[in-house]
Amino acid sequence: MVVEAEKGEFPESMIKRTKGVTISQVAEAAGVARSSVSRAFTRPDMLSPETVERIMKAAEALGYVPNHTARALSTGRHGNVGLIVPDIANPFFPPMIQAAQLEADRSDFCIFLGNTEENPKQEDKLVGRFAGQVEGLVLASSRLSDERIRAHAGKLPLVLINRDLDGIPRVLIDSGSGVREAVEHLVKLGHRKIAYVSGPSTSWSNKQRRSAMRAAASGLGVAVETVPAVLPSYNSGRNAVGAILATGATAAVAFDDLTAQGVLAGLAEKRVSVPSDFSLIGCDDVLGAVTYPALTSVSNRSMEAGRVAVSLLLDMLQSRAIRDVRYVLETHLVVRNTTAAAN
Amino acid sequence: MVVEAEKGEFPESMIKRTKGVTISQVAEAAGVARSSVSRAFTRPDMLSPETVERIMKAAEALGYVPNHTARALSTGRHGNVGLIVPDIANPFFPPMIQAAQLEADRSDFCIFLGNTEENPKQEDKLVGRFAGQVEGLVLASSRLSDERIRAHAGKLPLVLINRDLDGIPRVLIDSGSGVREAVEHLVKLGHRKIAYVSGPSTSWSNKQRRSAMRAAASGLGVAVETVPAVLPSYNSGRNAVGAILATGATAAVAFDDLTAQGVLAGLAEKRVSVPSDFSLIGCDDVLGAVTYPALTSVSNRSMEAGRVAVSLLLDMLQSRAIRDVRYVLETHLVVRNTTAAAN
DNA sequence: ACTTGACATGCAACCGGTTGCATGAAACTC
DNA sequence: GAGTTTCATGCAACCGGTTGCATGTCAAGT
Repeated sequence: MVVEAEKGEFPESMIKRTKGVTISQVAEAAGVARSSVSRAFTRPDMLSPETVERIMKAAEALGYVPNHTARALSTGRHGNVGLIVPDIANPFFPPMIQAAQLEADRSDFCIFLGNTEENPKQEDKLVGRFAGQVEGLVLASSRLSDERIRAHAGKLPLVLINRDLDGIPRVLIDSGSGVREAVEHLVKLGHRKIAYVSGPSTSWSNKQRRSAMRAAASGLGVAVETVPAVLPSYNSGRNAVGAILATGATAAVAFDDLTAQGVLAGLAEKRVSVPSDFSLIGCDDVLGAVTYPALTSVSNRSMEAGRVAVSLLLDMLQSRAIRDVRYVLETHLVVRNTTAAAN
Repeated sequence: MVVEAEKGEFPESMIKRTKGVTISQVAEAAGVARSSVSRAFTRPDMLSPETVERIMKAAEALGYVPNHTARALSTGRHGNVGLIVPDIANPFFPPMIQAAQLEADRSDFCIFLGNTEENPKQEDKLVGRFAGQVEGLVLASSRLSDERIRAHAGKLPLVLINRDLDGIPRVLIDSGSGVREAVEHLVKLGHRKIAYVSGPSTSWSNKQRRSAMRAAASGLGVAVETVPAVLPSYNSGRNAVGAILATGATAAVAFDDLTAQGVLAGLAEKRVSVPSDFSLIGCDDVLGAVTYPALTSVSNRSMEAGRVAVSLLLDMLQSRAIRDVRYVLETHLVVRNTTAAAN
């Protein structure tokens, strides 16, 4: 229920905000030209120390604060970068966002956050809306086509996370290494047929994980069956359980922890107990030990990815050059309690 | 490990972005004044339909896109709002952020996200940095003092979430109602002494929950002991377990689910089994059924809060007036498996 | 036919900074 | 002491839009 206490409109005067003190007022107060005030703030070394001090005192007294928008208009630099993620509610992203923000902050940049709801259309729209307000953009786990990404990269500095496009700076979390370890771990436990519960087909991570599965499995002489789950979510995982069991696999690796968690629930419903009857491994290790049994998973490096991506972007902005950087972060298997010997 | 493939600098020409087509170029192409181009985009009804069409065609041909910054400078409206949260990694917030974003999007507003790391200094700094780039701000679970909040509210339109300050529009998730139900539920199960594991002392929600606990308990004639946990996190909860048990309570209500999850882990370590030996209830219901045993919790309305807060803010921006709105969202107890009869 | 309006469009000032160039004074050279 | 360099500061144009007011045109009113 909702209680709304409406006490009526306030008089106009009450909402009058102190509308900005301008550079001109400071200039007049300090008895200098506007340009000197501007310089006092941006390149104080060009002015005599006494002048700078006088200006600063006047500015202080008037409560002057430089107008960001005006500055952006004349310099073309707004000190903002955008970060677009497919699903902020997916626990993979918040740490990344946090790290990105921290890194941006160190250089006095602000972050525009975009959430695409896993929808390429929405992503396109957001990029368009952000362009022109940000100096550069980080696209995390983009669901856009290569062409769209390249098109955008032509318009503003872009850094990708978990998307591997030549010529565009990118930070890749190589879950391949971790997935390989996962497969080896399962094989060592005696599993001969393993299911891979896949994620979004447009996801680079998904392609990567699936092919790492296949490669590792064929190297070890065991079989892999892919079961589609479309969206990385609890429900997708839960709905996939029927198909997983139908493959006859005794173990599964899921595209991510959320999916794995769903699978776990689905298995419990079907009275398949984990890990004694079935082994399960997640990816991204976002759930830590909170599932029951605690989920064996492939570690993620999402914080580091966020930090590095922003750092790369800021470098680009500073140097005004694109370096074809391909920054790879390796991952590892974290063994907990959802894997055991096959029976 | 990190692999960095540096392929060298690209030639300057390659990174030349198509620098904006301006209104002047469109004007020339269409054979009209700049002002007409401007009006074609902002108030087409002022122009003859043919002129509008001609301008639009020229704009299209040149790939003109209005410059957001310039527009913001002359109109004073930048179409951005800020949202500041204490901890984006706390699962309470992502759904709220998501909903806020969705609502902003409906009115073509962009969201600036700020993360304060639960640190009032950082929050102050962020507000300062955002002011001037956003038209208004939503402060969620602010850790600032009343004075600082009022000071900021004097400078730009502000909406609060989970903070109750007279005269400033606010959206409150009334966990009181849910906490009351929680206490009633525990008492009905025979518990006579209940611990409250508190959250941040500057948190409005914490004050509210604690006093709801006290009121409900004294109404029912049972005892409440408060155990401090300082930060709402897994570790805080885990570390609080000793103190909780020392109170002699047979049940506890934790400030939030994260804290509760930590308590759950701490209890397990001490071989206290839940719910047979001890009953536990969380708040915010962010973990759903993923803990083991599935956590009984007080529902949250964070999505709705995010949506409503932004909607309120946009209203303020449109009407240029402050209404003293106090929007209250009630909550309820969701019973799962961490509560049982006292023994 | 002459006034009156309504309407479409242009002109120019403005938003609040930044920056290349000009100027004038002080400091240096020989 | 005249000529040159250096340095601090001011002037004015510019960034790319928006908007109040003036102007000109054309149709309606009488």
